Amino acid sequence: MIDIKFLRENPDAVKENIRKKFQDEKIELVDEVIKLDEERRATQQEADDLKALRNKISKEIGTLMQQGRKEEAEEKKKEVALDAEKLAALDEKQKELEEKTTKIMMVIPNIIDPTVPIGKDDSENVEIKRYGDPVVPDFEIPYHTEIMEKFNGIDIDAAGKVAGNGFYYLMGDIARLHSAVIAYARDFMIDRGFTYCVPPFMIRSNVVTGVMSFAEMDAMMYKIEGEDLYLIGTSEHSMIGKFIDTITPEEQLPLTLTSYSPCFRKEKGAHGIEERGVYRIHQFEKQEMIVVCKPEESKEWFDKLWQNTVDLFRSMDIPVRTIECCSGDLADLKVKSYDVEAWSPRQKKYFEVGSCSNLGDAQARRLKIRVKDKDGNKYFAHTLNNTVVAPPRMLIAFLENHLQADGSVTIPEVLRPYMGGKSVLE
RNA sequence: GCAGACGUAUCGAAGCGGUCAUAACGGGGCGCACUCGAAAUGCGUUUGCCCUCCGGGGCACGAGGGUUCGAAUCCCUCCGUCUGCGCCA
Repeated sequence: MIDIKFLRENPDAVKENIRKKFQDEKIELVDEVIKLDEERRATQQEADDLKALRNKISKEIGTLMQQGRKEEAEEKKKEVALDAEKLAALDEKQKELEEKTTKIMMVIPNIIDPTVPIGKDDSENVEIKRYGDPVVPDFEIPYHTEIMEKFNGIDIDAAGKVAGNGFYYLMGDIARLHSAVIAYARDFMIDRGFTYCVPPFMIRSNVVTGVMSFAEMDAMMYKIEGEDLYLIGTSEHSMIGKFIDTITPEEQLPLTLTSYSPCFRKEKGAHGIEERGVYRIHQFEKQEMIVVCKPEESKEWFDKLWQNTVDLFRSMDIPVRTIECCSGDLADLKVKSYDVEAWSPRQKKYFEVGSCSNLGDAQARRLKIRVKDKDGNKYFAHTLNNTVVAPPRMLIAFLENHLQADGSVTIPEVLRPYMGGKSVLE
């Protein structure tokens, strides 16, 4: 959500930004919202004037009543009554105009960073850099569920009976590996100065509507029957919700948090659950990081954030690359975004394991996350978020990259303390 | 989950239909004075949002509604906190 003042003063820049994102159908919204906003302000002025008058007369009535001049007070009451209907209509109109304006402002995309490559859709995303050699071994890499089954590490059939499609039982060493990755990722981020946090796994609807659109909510969120509660789709939701409607003293910034949570997603719509195994499921666990910082520091933090994920994967000897989302593929709230992709020697391509986003002040404006400087000036913070690791998906990369010709799986040094000292699964 | 009490500035708290919202009173913070310095003392200062013809105006007493000429104050719904009981890892 961009600043309406900015839009008022720079309509052409906003339109140009919309063009860069190939959303030309939204261009007319800019002029529309300017008009609505003008009307809104005029309406408020008129309503405020009437209220000022009413307040004045009410005070006079109070004085008259105290002096016992009842008849004069009754006369005054009639005066107020005259404008009551007009005032109610103005208030109603103002509310409507406000709602319309906000609705449009929600769909006008955030101003993208000048460095974002221009492109229509994900096919025009740009590879930034590769880390590690994408090795293709001279033996065949089976599908990840097959590797897991060799270790009696997964039972999808039973999960299907118990919970349906899109769930799994992880068992034994594979389950332990899953937990080890989470624990290791947690400590990895703590070592880098982030504050560990376990947030609520359910959130109220007002938080949900703050962090996503209705369409996104419908496609992702599970609702708890009979309660105003939703299962979180990512801990970013409850983590950023922590700061809704807050004013943080500037000296406390940056807020750097790393959170653990299970994530629940309906995965309704476009893709469904077509990917087999643990690639796309209704429930997974994730270690996440979020940062709330000063506007001038968000670019720097963006680079630090995705680098953390790259470093984490590299420390487990998994080749990765970074991909930059082009303008057309960038979600409307984002200024800039990189995906981190891990190498799949089976598919001989990279696949997404994490996503790092700089939201500028758009999310903060929407959620009223503000900062107060030493002189008492208030401004909107910048917010960023990034996946540290989501173990089910990372297990795919892990198993494929560490599978040996003899069917064993090596465990990188850094994970061994979390795996009871084991260096290999066999 | 049941019952009761409560929700007002940075904190504690008064106000219970108009004279009470830049909010009494007290504490804290900050500034100044006194002091070699500190403590103590004294003086001052300390909410946010919106509109503006920059004169000013409006809104907010947990949130949202209602009654009223007028609501922190009365009524309703919701949220939260505390206490007791119940239940539970």
